Amino acid sequence: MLIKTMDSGIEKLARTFKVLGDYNRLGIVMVISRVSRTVTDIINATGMSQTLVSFHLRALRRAELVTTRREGPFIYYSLTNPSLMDVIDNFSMIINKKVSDKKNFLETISRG
Amino acid sequence: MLIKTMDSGIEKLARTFKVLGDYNRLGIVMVISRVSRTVTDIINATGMSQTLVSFHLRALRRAELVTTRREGPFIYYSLTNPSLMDVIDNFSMIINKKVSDKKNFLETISRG
DNA sequence: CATGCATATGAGTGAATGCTGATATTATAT
DNA sequence: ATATAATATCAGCATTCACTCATATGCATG
Repeated sequence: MLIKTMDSGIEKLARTFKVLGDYNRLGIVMVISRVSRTVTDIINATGMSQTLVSFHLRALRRAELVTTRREGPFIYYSLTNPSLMDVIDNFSMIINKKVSDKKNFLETISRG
Repeated sequence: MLIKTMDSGIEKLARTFKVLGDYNRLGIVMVISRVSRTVTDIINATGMSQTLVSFHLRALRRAELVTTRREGPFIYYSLTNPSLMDVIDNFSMIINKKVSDKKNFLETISRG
């Protein structure tokens, strides 16, 4: 086991990855990435049950990845740091690199 | 079809986050990020047991985040896509508001 | 061959996680 | 005060996960 006494920030990074490492939570993050949305919005956008959405929102709140703003009976969720979506996009580009990408294609044919 | 493609990309992205969402595995990724290393190297660098390192390496292999090269009795592990470390660094900068956690980590474990 | 080193695998276990159904809370309107 | 809509929380369950111990495999050398 690694030394955990020192908070090197890696723990927090790992916790963040763990929170994002769920299909439903990642979907919620994407839904609220551009504009803040109410819980009902998220329910409709994802098709998840109200309880399940609330369950995952709590996890995202605890990880401080999202923040809330109350407006009457509605609670709007948004990314705590909007830049988060940028780095997630970067990640997606690296992980899901498509074979049909021009760059990839050129690399492939240049290898014979 | 476009939506389905995007969805499968999210699944893979979520799986990748999940694999990286473990402190020990993230540590291993950082250890091999610059140069390929043998299992023994990783054991010494992290202080984890041989079995635990092998256990996590299997998870990283299954996620295709790392690849192996055999050299006699040694097996060298390296990142399948070296760019992965760049995006992890980006992530770290956004999540923790400081730079070069990897540097701190490597310094920390080398003092062990 | 046998021995030793490097690494992987399998079974088992306790803990964490994702999910659900029921219930509670909060806000608005009648 | 009652009703209703929006959202959160709790308790329980099934599954996954991280971990360890023991054992197996592969590779080199005597």
